[in-house]
Amino acid sequence: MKLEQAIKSSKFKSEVQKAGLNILYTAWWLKTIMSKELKEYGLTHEQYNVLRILKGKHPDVMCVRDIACRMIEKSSNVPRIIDRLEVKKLVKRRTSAEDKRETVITLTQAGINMLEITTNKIDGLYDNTVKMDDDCAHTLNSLLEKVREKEI
Amino acid sequence: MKLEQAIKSSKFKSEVQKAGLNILYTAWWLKTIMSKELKEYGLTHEQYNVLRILKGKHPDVMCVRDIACRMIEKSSNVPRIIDRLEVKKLVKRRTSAEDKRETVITLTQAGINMLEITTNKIDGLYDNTVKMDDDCAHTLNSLLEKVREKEI
DNA sequence: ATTTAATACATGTATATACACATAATAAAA
DNA sequence: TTTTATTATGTGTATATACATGTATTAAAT
Repeated sequence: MKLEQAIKSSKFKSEVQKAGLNILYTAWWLKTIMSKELKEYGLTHEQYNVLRILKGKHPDVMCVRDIACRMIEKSSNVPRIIDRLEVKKLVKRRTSAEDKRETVITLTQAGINMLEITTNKIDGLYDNTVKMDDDCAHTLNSLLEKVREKEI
Repeated sequence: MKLEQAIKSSKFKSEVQKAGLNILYTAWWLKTIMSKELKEYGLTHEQYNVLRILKGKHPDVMCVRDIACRMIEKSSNVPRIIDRLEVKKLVKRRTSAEDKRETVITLTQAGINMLEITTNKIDGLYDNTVKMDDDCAHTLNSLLEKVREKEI
């Protein structure tokens, strides 16, 4: 669906402001279809993100800060996302021996299994629904970096 | 900042999956800088979105459903966003005479004033921080629509 | 006309975002 | 070494997202 239909608006102050709305809408769209895939496994999009991050270092542990700085949304409250993953027994949490301020986290076997199943689901989603050739995707990546060029 | 630095990850399953993460990260980045501009006026990003939508029909009233279908994030809980705008006296709310199920909403003068100031702020943000030439923005818009091509 | 279905909105719950602040542990400074 | 500053995490609050359910009103069906 075109952006104009999606938000029922056709006049934009500029092509750049339209691009801003288009990025926000596409991100919402993407989160929605991903969450739908994850829902049957009782995972939220953010919990999945944390599991993915943990897998990157597995079987090593990661502290909360290391997870946080890898999150897509930097303002995520990682301790609380970990709380929910711990209840589901997908991760283990313990205080670090080297630095008692740190909490270190690892995937459990259940977490690894869950991640394998859900990752396949998400990969399938990209293959079927977010289909796009590599050239287009590459150009899109360059343009998104251009949007963020003037960093704060 | 490049995506790789932002999320401290350099290997992606495909250029398309990288684009997915890039869209999500750029949307978060955009929301963050916009929220910063709005904060000194006590407005959230979503409250601003509702005010903008109301302005589109002003001085006519709009019902909750009409606002909801114009929201960028379709799952927004519009009645509650209106609650907060009403407390700040930026909008007025009353039951429709034609259909008593409907609640109709309009901007107050304070709402109009607030919108003028904050819109200038956001326009300034686009001029200074999200600078991008129209050709690039146009290509970006086309590519984002391509991402969403296979609608659900 | 009465019943049934659909619609519009409000409300409730779980999770997340955004941000401030508290607490404990470590590092740095005097 | 004692004090001070910094760091890591946890906790609290307001708002938002995502979704389910309740209630009043209107429309449709019998």
